Amino acid sequence: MHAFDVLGDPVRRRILELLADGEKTSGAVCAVIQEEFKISQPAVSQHLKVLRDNGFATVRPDGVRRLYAVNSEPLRDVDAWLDRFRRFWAPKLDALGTELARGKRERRLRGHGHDPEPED
Amino acid sequence: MHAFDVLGDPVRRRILELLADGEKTSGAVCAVIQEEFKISQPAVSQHLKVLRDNGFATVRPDGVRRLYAVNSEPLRDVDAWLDRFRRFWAPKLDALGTELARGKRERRLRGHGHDPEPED
DNA sequence: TCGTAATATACGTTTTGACTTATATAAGTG
DNA sequence: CACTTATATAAGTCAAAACGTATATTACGA
Repeated sequence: MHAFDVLGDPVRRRILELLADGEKTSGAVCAVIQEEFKISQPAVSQHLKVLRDNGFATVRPDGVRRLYAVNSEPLRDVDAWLDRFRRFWAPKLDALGTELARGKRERRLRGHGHDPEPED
Repeated sequence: MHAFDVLGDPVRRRILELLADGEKTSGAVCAVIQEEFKISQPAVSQHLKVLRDNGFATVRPDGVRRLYAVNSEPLRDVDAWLDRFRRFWAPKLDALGTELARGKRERRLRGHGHDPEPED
């Protein structure tokens, strides 16, 4: 499943927003999502599974609770895919700022062990 | 339709990649997509319509041809949504580079006429 | 004006995936 | 151990959306 397919769902995007503030139990996420989207607990659990299975979230057991946290790697892939379009909205960002930010990111991606190619 | 829903489809992502290299006729896009995805001309045309209707592409008639080009605004929304996660993979980008790139972008967005808030 | 090429639309079919209800699993708690 | 709480899985239903075939539209060239 491609990163963008995962992010195609508003519930999953919202869950990621919640997790961006720090790790949360399944129950805590559930409470917010059920309130906002009026869907069942299993529905939320299924979305959490999709996020897990696709590397957007990690889980850590704490007794009977499950603590979910953001894993940013797939989001980084999305960010990388956007690179080819960035010139459309940041065409004259001067060389200093661009190269500083861009160069660093790319260097880190290459250095890191897991092949980062998002899709061809 | 949310930007991410549009990008959820691999054919549409591929079309945008093609348009990123410069405007192309429907036919030129079609040729590549049909080759790569083995779908019909109407299928491609329908994807182009989705891109049009959701502001990802603009069309310009040239005789009987239609020239498609990227319109980057929705992609910028996606980029903005990613902002809240960027700290996960660029936590210690030093102040100089970050503020240069970030500050400029935000200043430009604010300065531009159209309110930039992407979603709640 | 007739034919053809380029593109779009209509419409019915199929597939995908999000949802619900029911149930399973596992970890406290009395 | 029995009961409850937190979370996950199973299985079936339903709707959205992607696709194909057929057809419409529009511009051009003979």
